[in-house]
Amino acid sequence: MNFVDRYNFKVVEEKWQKFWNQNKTFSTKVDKNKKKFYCLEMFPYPSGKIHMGHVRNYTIGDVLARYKTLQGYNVLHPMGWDSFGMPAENAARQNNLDPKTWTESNIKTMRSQLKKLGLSIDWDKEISTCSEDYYKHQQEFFLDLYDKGLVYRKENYVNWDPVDKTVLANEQVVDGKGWRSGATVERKKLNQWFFNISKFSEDLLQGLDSLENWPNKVKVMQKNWIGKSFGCEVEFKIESEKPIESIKCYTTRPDTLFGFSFLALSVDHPLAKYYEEDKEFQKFKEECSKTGTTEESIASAEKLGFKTDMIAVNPLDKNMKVPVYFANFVLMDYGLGAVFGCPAHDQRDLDFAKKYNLKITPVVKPEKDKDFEINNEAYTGEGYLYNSDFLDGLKVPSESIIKTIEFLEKSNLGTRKTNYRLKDWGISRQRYWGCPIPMAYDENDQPIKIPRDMLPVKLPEIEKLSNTGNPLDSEDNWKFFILDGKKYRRETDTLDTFVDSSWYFLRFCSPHNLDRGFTQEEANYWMPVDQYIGGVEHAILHLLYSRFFMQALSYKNDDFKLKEPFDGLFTQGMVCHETYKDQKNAWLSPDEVTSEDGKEFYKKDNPSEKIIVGPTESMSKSKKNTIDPENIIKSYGADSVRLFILSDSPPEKDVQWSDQGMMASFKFVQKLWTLNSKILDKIKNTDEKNTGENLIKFTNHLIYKVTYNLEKFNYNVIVANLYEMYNFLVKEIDKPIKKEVLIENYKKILVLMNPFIPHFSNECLSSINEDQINWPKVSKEDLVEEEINFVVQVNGKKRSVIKVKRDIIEKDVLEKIKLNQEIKNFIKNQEIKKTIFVPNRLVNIII
RNA sequence: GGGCGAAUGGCGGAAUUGGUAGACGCGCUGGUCUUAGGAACCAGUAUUGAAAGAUGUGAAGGUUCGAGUCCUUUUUCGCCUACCA
Repeated sequence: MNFVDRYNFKVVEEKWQKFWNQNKTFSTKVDKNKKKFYCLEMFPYPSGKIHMGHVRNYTIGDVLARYKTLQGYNVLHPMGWDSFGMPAENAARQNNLDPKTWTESNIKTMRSQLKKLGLSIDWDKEISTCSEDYYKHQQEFFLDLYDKGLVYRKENYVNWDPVDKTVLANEQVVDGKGWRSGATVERKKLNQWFFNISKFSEDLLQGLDSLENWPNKVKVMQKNWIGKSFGCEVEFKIESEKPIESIKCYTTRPDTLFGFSFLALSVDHPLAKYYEEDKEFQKFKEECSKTGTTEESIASAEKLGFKTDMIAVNPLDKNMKVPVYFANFVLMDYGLGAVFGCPAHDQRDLDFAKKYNLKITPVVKPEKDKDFEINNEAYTGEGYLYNSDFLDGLKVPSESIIKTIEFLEKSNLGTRKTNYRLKDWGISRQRYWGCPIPMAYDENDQPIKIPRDMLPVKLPEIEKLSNTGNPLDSEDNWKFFILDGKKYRRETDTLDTFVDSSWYFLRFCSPHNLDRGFTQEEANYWMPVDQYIGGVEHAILHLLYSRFFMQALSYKNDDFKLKEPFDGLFTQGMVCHETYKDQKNAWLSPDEVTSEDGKEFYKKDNPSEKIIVGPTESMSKSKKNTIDPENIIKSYGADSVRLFILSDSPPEKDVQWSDQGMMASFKFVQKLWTLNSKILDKIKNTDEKNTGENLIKFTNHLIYKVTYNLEKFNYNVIVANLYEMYNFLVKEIDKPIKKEVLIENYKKILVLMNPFIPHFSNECLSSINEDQINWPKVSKEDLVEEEINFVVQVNGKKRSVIKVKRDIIEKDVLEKIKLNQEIKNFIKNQEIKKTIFVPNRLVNIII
């Protein structure tokens, strides 16, 4: 290979990026004559530099955006920054600077890194959630929601993260720990603002059914999170010396009421107030709070109870009286914080009953006429009621539950109830670097809205962030203000940053609009997002909040009726790498290790020290198994990186970073360039006539395959298709081909490559003077091969492949086979019992 | 405990949706060449067998002319979720 022939990706990629930038190639606006396509990847948090996860996410999205553009769609493909949040605040404290400065500098770095990837982004639409132009509108939406009664304030127990010193929503507590800090979450009573997301529980659940282009996995996760159940609230009369008349329980199994053997309350139940003086109860309550939150401790936690003086009466049988306990397994968060215990048909109740020697009465048996008893396992299956007085014989669960509820309702002993696990969304955060909540309090501590003409409520500039508590709380100049002669105190909490990301996709429709967050015209044109692409880690949090936000904006609003923000969702896998540790058990980055054979690894700066190679895990700073995209792009070029990140695994699965794989993609682009030179030579020098059938057929088939695989997100298969294309073309180019045929088909092939390696493709296209490019169409006629490979099976096993004319009929195939020695050997002289003929595919001969 | 998904060569993974299993890439083996490079090119590479052939998609059954693909049972792994009444 001649040195001059080498593909200089650096020059070419810079050239095209400059071209796209100067020509605003990817800038879009509403055009009602064109079909729109809104392609959106989850916008990044500006943490410092981009990582391989970003490269994968944005490459997947970019391939789609470029493909849709080539198909003639009006494509909206924007980028922005989820730029409020804790890390900025922490970094600011550490380095003694302003969160804004830190954030903006990160954005600058990451923007330039993303641009080097050659993404087809309309950079004129760039937004940043920490800018006043953005959060002004957010404050307005907050007031809109407040006016619709979807925002309220209440004091209750909250999940308190002692490290981040802030409140967390239920969804943000993972295994009892803060989702970001990892600190064990404490319980604390605080006054908080809430979005009434639970009002939309049913709509959010129902809406899932309409999302056909979402992964089922994500829909199931949201469904479980919303946690709908159908049951009954039952009222139990209480006999006690205390002034307690009755206790209500929520149950999904009222049909097992005759198996009632105790009633259990959460230690946080309102009635606990009557026992708070009791030393024994205090001890018990403390014991409960000690129960760990790890998987094992929950699974193995012993059922504990505190027996009260209360006696509960079974509403179905006044003579059935059972003790009332406080129990450690009853949660105040779910239902009514009280459960009726039926040990025979609930494992927890059985464990509890055994421990405290309570009565165990089975009321469901699997078979009507057989005896049944309960030992160590509760029976939760289907069957028939017995030991249940007038309910005996009812089929469980189909008719037993509804019949029991009907009876309870008729007798005023209970009411049917649909229950949801989804709780309202607590949105107050005791942080500085977030969107100020546009509320204030008067001298009587009554909340008032900040008048809309005073928006945005801007964050004050703070020279030095305090180390404890909420920084805004100590900013007296900002905190207090006078309005109409009255003194007010501002709300000093800021909004959960998940609010910022709950409507940014709407802002992209009208990024520069001043008076509202978006215009009806633009939102109605662009929304919903046709394809949303991001990590599955947002399956519940971000995606549920965004769906809620759309519901909330549509609620009591005649102008805006969109309910689902994301029509299609694609969740991509993570980028993984081997992990390395030295002899002292310290993590090492891939840069710090070296290997001759790929099996034994040694430390670079100490070649005698052997490295322990650990399992392949998703890239993370803490394990040091990261690869810096910037270095990789510098060494190999954006096209090669894009190609590699798509090549080794299906996009929805994890992909393993491999240096050899990266190298292979790099070499492939180089080889394509060499091929390109050959083709250009051929175009100049060829004068063959009427040849090129092979190329036409091949290209046509390639268009079919690449298009099909693009629609199905099989990007890794397309990379393989492109390798096949190279292997074919590199041989074919030595044969005679008519000039026009070569140009026309090569052009189509270059367009097929365009979404994947756009710089290379554009460079080659311009060298054959093509700048107006469209996605090529498949010619259905040419897909049909005249001569096909036809499989001959004997007793279902492939024995031979013969070449036949297309649409050959069975009789002719059988004629041919008679002459085929291979097949004759298998059939010998045996009688053919039957033949199965699949047109244009195979024949199966049964002997 | 509950839910979802996966299992195919040494590795990552294909398979027109019930019809030629292993495309394509990595790795490996042999060879060619020389401007010794991050080379390039050619041939080979599921197992077994000298060959014909036989076997082969986690395991065991089943449906079918035909199963990686559908059904039943089972094992292992991954992810999510959890005292949810």
